[in-house]
Amino acid sequence: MAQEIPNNIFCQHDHRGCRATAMRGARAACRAANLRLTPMRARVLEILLESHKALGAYDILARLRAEGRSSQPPIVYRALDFLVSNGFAHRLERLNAFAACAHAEDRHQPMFLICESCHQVAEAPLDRLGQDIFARATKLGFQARSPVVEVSGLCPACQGDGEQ
Amino acid sequence: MAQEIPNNIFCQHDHRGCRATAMRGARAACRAANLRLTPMRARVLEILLESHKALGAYDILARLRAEGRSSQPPIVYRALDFLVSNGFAHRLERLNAFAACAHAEDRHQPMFLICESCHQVAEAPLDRLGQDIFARATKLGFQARSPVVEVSGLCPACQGDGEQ
DNA sequence: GGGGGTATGTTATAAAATAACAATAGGGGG
DNA sequence: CCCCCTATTGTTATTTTATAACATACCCCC
Repeated sequence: MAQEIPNNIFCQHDHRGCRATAMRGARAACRAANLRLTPMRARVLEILLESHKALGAYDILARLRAEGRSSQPPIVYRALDFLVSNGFAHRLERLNAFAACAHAEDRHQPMFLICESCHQVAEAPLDRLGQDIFARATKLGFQARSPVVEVSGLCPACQGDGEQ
Repeated sequence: MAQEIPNNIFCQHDHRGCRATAMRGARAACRAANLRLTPMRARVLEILLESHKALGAYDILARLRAEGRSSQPPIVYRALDFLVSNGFAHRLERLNAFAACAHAEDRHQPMFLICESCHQVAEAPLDRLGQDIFARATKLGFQARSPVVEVSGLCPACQGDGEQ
């Protein structure tokens, strides 16, 4: 069923398994690195994993509140800080929003494809492009640390729709 | 005096001339394209051109107010919208800030080098990297429209400073 | 079972952006 | 010249995103 486009969440896939794998991976990684995936942090990650859309911090906050946890912005931002700094989630700069990491298991530089129509976000490895960006920066005398690559456009499913 | 690193504003350069050229270019481009570079828009562009740092909308607002123009956020945002959509300025997504365009004369895809120490922002042409990003997106079935590439790091002058 | 570090809870506020509507300015056609 | 149309600027209020500062609770280790 899943199309043969690697690393692309736009295609049909077993999302339940996708979520479960990610959560298991995160738990394992935390155990290995002696990080504490507390209930709060785990819950925020689960919420991010529910879809491949990016969520604003206040969207997550609303979800937590709907679940009865009294919650305030700093709580969400702190959980997100944890998830982002340990590679379990990413911040999308163009959207001021966050998405679960699709490949937390390997250390990678991500590149994001953001569908302007359905708002899904796919993460692809930057690979050689990242090296090329570093090389270009170096040639300009700049010591690059962290590159952000975010591409807006239309995902496979939304192309041809009259831009709904 | 200016080093031989092309398209790089980090090196010493005649900034007065840099500014004047950019303003002249913008005026000419507006005349050619029948766009109105009104006093307000021109002033905002001048403010952006005063340095190669990115300015937040509210920094610009404060400048305008200091000059006696009564001004409110929408005025600044509208001027910035004009400048950005016509290629005279860019928005830096990572910084929620704006910088004058260094190469408004040619239509290009920009890449930004952001110094974490002195906060100067250099704009380099994305060139082939942009095409590579498009190609990668296409291979994943994604129809790319606008790529954002922003690299944080250290500019030539700030490397070796113990990170001040 | 007390102490120190980490995490969460709470209040308040800062920073960035936009909605909605009013007033005004410029520019072509009568 | 004047009127109308449109683009721009002005103003008020509000929304959205993010953080500062400090209190409380939790947990592991000794």
